Amino acid sequence: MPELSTIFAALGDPTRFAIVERLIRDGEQPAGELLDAGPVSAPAISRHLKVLRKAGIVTQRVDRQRRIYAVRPEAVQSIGAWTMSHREFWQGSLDRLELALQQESERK
Amino acid sequence: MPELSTIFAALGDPTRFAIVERLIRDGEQPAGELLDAGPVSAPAISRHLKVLRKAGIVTQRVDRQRRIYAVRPEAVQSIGAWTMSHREFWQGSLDRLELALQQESERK
DNA sequence: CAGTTATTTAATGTTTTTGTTAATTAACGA
DNA sequence: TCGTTAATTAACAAAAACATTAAATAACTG
Repeated sequence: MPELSTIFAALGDPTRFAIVERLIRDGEQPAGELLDAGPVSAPAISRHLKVLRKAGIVTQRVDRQRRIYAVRPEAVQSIGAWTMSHREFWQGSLDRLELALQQESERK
Repeated sequence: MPELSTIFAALGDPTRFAIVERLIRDGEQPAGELLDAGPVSAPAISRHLKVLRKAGIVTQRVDRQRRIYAVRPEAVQSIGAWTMSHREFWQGSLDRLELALQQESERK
């Protein structure tokens, strides 16, 4: 599995992020169906898919003339694992913020 | 709060990712202390911090001559929220994988 | 086989990103 | 005030990212 920063870099492009969201929401799809994921040409989509594949975010499956792409659950899970590994950091801070806001409202 | 793909793009650079991990692990730090987060010069670090600030990932606080940086918990949390919003997708798939592996081992 | 469909690769140009050194800004301390 | 410390901005160069059109590849279909 590639480095996390490689995964983040791949998702950092708006078109690629849109592709990934569509594949998660609607399930696997051929490259051609992903053309409306951004205002770009077919070759552009093709290369975005290549970046996503290199980052380990999507898989490619061949079906007749079509290449069908799907998101690898492990990729999304690895992002989740990272945020969870820092859970105490952000959760703790947000809890304190929530508490502060609550106390403030009680003073009114 | 900036777009998620902006946050991902910011974390997509290895040096910036290292900076963020250090700030989460060790807490807020002045720019100068972050020099060993990557094999780069002080101006380079300064500009990486600017990118992180624009993406809403870090805050800057002034203390005497120093600029002290810290990670915004909300930024990490927003990534966590995204992965959680797709939890059924990756968790379901991984559960099925786990089950399949388990059944396979039982057949042996 | 010829034509169509689906997708990728090639060639090319533009824009963005990233890094460096040098200069600037600003605050501290003897 | 002068020199030091801390960090940023300026100027510039190199590399990477991203887009397009044209060409290539490959499999289906009449």
